[in-house]
Amino acid sequence: MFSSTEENYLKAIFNLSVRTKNPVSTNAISQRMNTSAASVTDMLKRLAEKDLINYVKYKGVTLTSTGRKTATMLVRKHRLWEVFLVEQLNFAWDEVHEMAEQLEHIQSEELVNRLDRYLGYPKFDPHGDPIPDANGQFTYRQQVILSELEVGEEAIVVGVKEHSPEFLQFLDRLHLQLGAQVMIQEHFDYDGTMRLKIFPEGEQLVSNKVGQNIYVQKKEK
Amino acid sequence: MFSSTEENYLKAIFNLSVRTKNPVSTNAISQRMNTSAASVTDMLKRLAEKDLINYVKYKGVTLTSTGRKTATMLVRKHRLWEVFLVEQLNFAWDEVHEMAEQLEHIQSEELVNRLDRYLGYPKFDPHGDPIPDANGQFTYRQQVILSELEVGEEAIVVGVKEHSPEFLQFLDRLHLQLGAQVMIQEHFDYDGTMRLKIFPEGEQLVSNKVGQNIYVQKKEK
DNA sequence: GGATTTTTTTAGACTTATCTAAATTTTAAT
DNA sequence: ATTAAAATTTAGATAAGTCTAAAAAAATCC
Ligand SMILES: [Mn+2]
Ligand SMILES: [Mn+2]
Ligand SMILES: [Mn+2]
Ligand SMILES: [Mn+2]
Repeated sequence: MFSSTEENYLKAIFNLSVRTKNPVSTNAISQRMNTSAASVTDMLKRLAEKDLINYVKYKGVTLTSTGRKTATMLVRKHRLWEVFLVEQLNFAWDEVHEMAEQLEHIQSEELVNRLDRYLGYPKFDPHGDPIPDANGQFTYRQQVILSELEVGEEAIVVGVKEHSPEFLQFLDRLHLQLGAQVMIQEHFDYDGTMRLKIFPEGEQLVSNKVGQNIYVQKKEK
Repeated sequence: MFSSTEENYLKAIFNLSVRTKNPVSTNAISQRMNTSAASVTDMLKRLAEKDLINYVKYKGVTLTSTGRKTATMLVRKHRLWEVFLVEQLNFAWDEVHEMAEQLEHIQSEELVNRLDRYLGYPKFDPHGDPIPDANGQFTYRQQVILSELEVGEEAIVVGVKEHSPEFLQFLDRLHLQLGAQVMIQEHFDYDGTMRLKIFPEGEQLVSNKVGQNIYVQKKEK
């Protein structure tokens, strides 16, 4: 239906507009995709021609419903393949993104739906990101940034904001994988460093930068 | 490393030269790939430039060792993915080829090797075609064309020569899937039609065309 | 509000992969 | 050994996707 290149642009626009629904700028796409702004402008014209985006010269773009649907299905495929790679083929969570970038372009709705069933209809991928279902519905979850917790609060690690292998490997070292139970023991105002208890046993100093990139779910008290 | 297009040409050349080791003609590739002979000539020059084929103007091409290695790994990926789709995702053997055509271009040696292990190192794909191992070694098998059997001989269906969905679905109807045990009951010289016993119970008339496209392994008597 | 900086678009060029039509080479036939 | 037919290559075009440099529009700054 659409080329891999077109799909990648749609996905970039989707991810750039997923929280704010403001129009996405040419430069934002250009940076995200490591392509020149000129190339982006070219592509935006073509995507608009195909009714995948609403494009107003100099004003940025928004996805049409077709465009959003296509991007959502791409995200679905990407995340389901990541689950497959981690759960079935035992890859580590920092190794799967590049492969999923390729696998997400495999065209077969039947394939992705069967994969979904095979995996037991997972709701979240190995990085804690929600997997849209066959109708494009995301599962929402009550979550906050680890850094925002108060001293004494307990929580469970449910996701990451950064996806770089370096960050993920660092989290492995800190034993802060998904599912880890933590309690804030101390909060240093100097630079935002936190002292964490990691259950059942373990304690770590965690920098503000790390704390800012982890999503947690607060534990009921 | 190489584009999907380049890989598809290498695979076509490989398949066209796998039995005869004669050079492959421009026209043969052109027909196999549904592209004009002019386009093929263009690509052959580029593949020769990259040392993937030996190309002599007007004389056809052969694969270099790099070219053959690349093509073999493509065949490996294609067939392993077909096994995955059939054995794990329960697709029928006539449904998987197009998906495998896409999946074979996913680039990750680690992925294909893990898939191989995950599937239990299968030696043959759902159509009975041999799957090269990580070193590119194919498993050979004693096999003959069904039509060549004599009356009274028993055999097991182990592969197909044709891969079209129509043919494969027809074989399903005839209960002539892989593993089926057959015995030749009668051979009509008029047009080569055969009367088969299909164990444990069942009997079918099978046209010469069908018989020519089925590989069987003779049973020891 | 006019000048300056930033953002975006346009112009022109390049690469890959494809096509049709024409020219050339090889093969087959008389 | 010519000649006709078939196969192959060359020439010239086109579309997708990319780039750099220059022009135009929008945003920012006294
Ligand atoms: Mn990813
Ligand atoms: Mn992910
Ligand atoms: Mn196949
Ligand atoms: Mn096959």
